[in-house]
Amino acid sequence: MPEPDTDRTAPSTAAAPRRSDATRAAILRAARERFAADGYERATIRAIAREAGIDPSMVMRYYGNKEGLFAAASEFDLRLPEPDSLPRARVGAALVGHFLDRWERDDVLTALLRVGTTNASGAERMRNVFRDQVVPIAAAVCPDPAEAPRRAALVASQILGMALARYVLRFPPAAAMSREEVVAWLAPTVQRYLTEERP
Amino acid sequence: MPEPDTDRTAPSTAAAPRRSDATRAAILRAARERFAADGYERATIRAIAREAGIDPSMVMRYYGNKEGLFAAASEFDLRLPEPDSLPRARVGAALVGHFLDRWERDDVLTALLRVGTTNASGAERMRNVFRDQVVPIAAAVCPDPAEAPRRAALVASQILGMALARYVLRFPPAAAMSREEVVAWLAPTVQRYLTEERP
DNA sequence: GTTGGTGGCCAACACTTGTTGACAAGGCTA
DNA sequence: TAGCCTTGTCAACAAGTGTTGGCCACCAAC
Repeated sequence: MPEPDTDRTAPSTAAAPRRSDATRAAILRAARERFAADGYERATIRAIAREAGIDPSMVMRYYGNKEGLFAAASEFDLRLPEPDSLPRARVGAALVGHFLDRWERDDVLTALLRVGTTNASGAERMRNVFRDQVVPIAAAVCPDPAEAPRRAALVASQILGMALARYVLRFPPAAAMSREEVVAWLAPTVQRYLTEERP
Repeated sequence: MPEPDTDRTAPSTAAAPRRSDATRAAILRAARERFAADGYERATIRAIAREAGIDPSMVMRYYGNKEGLFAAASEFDLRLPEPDSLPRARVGAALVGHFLDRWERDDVLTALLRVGTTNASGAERMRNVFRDQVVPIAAAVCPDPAEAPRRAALVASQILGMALARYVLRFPPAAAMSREEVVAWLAPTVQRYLTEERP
């Protein structure tokens, strides 16, 4: 039965390591790079396999199909700080800075954004990251927890929008701004979305 | 020579109308719809032709190739108000409201956003709209015209981000907000990006 | 009526895509 | 040594892509 191997994505789990773990990792790395650079449709399995230095059929064996590969490659942890650990009055600056770092160090965010705009399951993956990782932060910080989803959505809109303009569409002025400048402008906005009373 | 007909996109120009103008318009309408719904790669010429009720080869005759079709279909005017006509103190609310209207009434914006994230010429089209239509508004409103591009980029980041969360990724809280609510939250942000002294 | 251009369809092209199955080499255990 | 599972390659499939050229029907002018 040519069913894909189950959950051999994370070598950190208890199961014994296999000889193929290196190949699996190479596929994932290549997949993230291609998805981030080209989006879902133009990131072909053949191109990913070529970049990983193996045969395309290996991708199918280990991840079932292209959707499965994307699901594995787009697993993502924002690594947001513990809500209690950040000073209430400076959440805005802390979050903006953190997101900029994550965005510049990890291809997966760009991949998610590119794929999310064109592909249904990419968009769903994005919604899940938002629900599971962004909303809780808002809930811990904003005055009325019932409003957390809305405030989190506002924050996400500003941060995703800046990432879009800066890293994907590459509007020259957005790309040219320094990291500090971006933080200085966006932090008050995010701060307001999170902590200020309703307008 | 099978060169595509030149600039027969706008029947409003002085040239005499042709019998094929209706077909051309139908193609453009279908193209905008497919590009907006599916992005560049998945919006196939065959699907567009089917939706327009004609043969795929007609698309080639009138627009040369797929890129040419996209170029024609993504021509876009934001129809921003004259800078002088809006009260300096309420530019924020006026702009946010205007953009929400445009976004909900015209497929082209969604098409531009979807295609811009995956396709090089889509992104370039997007940068041009930004440069030619958004920056001038900022230049007319913000205190130091030399800062106009940066301030325009900030405004664009917030507005594009909200459009992304609301219309493309469909984060539930963003999609559920009323128009007035979005304006109430975003207007102060845009106002600050445009008129406030540097942070 | 004949000519010529215009609008349209049809069938095919060369190519790429995701995906599959057969098969060979290498190591593990019995 | 024999057998089995794993890792891997190769060649092919069916479907769908953008694109092309040939052909037919109409319409106007001569």
